[in-house]
Amino acid sequence: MAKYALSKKEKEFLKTYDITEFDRPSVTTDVAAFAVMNELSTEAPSEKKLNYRKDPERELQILLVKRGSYPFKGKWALPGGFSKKQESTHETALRELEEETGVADAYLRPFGVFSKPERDPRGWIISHGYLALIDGGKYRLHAGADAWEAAWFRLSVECKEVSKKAKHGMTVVENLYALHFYQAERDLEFTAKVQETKRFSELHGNMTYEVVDMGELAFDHAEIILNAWQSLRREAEGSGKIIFDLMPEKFTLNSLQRAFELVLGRKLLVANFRRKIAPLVIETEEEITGVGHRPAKLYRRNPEEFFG
Amino acid sequence: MAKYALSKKEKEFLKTYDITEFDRPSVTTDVAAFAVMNELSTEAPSEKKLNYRKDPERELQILLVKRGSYPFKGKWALPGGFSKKQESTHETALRELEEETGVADAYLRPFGVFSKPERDPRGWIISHGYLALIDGGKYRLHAGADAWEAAWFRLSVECKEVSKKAKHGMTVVENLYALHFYQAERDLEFTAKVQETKRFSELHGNMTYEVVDMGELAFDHAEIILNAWQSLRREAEGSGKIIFDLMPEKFTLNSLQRAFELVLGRKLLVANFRRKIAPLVIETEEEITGVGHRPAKLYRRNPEEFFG
DNA sequence: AAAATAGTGTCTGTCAGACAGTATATC
DNA sequence: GATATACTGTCTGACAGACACTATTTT
Repeated sequence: MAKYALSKKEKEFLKTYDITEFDRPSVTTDVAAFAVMNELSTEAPSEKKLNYRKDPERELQILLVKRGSYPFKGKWALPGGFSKKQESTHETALRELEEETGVADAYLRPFGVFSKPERDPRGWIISHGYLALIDGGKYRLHAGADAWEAAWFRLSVECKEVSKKAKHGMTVVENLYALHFYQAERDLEFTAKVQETKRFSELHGNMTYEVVDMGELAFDHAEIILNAWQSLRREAEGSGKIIFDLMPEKFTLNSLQRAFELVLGRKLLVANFRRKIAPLVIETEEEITGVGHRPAKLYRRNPEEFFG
Repeated sequence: MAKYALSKKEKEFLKTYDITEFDRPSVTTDVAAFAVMNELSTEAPSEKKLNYRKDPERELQILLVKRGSYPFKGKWALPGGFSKKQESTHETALRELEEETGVADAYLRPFGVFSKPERDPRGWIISHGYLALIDGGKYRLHAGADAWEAAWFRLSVECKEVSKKAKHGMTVVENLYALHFYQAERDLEFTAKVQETKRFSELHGNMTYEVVDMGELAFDHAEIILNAWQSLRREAEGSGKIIFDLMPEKFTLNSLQRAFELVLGRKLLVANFRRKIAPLVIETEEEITGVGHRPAKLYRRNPEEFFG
């Protein structure tokens, strides 16, 4: 902060100031860590041989932690925890993510604050949502202590409009989002549902969310995950720079395109995609090897364009 | 939240759970309320007559409150205050804004969390920044109680790059933002300075802010205001829908364009602007009157396009 | 040769920027 | 008529979507 010398009066004031006389919430950080990873094939290994040419399918995954204590013991939650004195919420997010995954240099960005009074049965707890984008090839999950387990879940999201009403110049649109989670090793699958309500008049609009079905998730984490996912997609629709953080240092344009397609939820045309991201990447001399087809050149980010 | 019935065990757990045994911060909300208003002319009234044809100039203004108590007594701060139990941070922002200005239906959106440990001399206080866009013709400042005064300040922002270094594949760019504040009735003028540091390597980038000169502002509010302003501008560069919240229900396209220009900090070409925003507005039958030139049609928002 | 991915050239329609020009109020 | 704003038509170049086409590797 700035060079601000406190005056005598201010120092006196602060001596007698007792911050604990006001109501205070607890403050947590929840990290929605996304990665794009090879599909954990459910096919028999024999079939693999048939498809030796085919590149593996990818899927969008999110990191969840099984709660080892009450409340919601046994349910799955976003990694996160209470903020400590002397750390910013950003630092809390970094610390929590590193504790769970060992990933220390992920791209982290805040996407929302969750402060509904009744969101946590333990009391008044405000959560700060952070988005983390992780290179799927690099992550390692820490060996689980007994108290908790962490696992990557495939996430796919469906949205359908359930109603649209207009009266007195006020329009209300309700969308129902179904979040499908699938964890391959445990063959664990569940769905959570969140309703999004958009209200708008001639002058103003707002959106609210309500968890309709928690699935196997704890707290209001279905709502938080949906917000994280929407935030990720919005960013990807824009410049798309955020997607690069899901990639390793060097990557093929095809793998980058697939990451885009997974997040955007639609196919892109090869030529157009390459034109669009061309200024953001630099070709290297290297190529991938050992694939059953023409090898692709490896590219890396173009830092100038990225941050200029 | 969802229909989640707590189990017996969970109820038992919660009975013995004491949330106060952990460190907790205080939580505040700070509202950066912007409006576009007619310039409070410093010219003599006689000059006005000469320019009877000219439309009044507009300026971008921000609402500040003079602190009536320590710390930073007498300094200017964003309206805001502590969150209460049983309200979300959004509700806190709404409440605080209404208390200061009487504006109850402003467009409010969160733009950041400020949680550096040393940001408030009173202790560990986390602030949630909310952007409020206010129709400049409608606001009323509540008559100031003795304890505080609220006033609109013209805000203009300058940015200059002060350094750019690259070494070990790490580039550091430093920008210095000067925030100029001017309050017409009091003829009060000051400047605050905030340094933005962008660091980026091949793989990741991040930005940090530091208040270099507080001017007459309290706390880290120079940093918060800069973030609010950047957030507003980013939104305006995008769809631009946010700008409509600075306008009354009916407006001329020219006044809308001026609001855009003020926020974007550059002139726009009339024909192009009209084409761009055409789908967002609906022409009404009304025209403005009493101007020294051809009257303009009044337009209103097109709700379908806005929120569809 | 077959399979699969890698990568390019070009047409088309849309849209933003630039600018010239016309229209209509008040004084 | 002078002044100031209101509003429109059209050229241009950039770019996104669509699609056809060529290239290169492994088995």
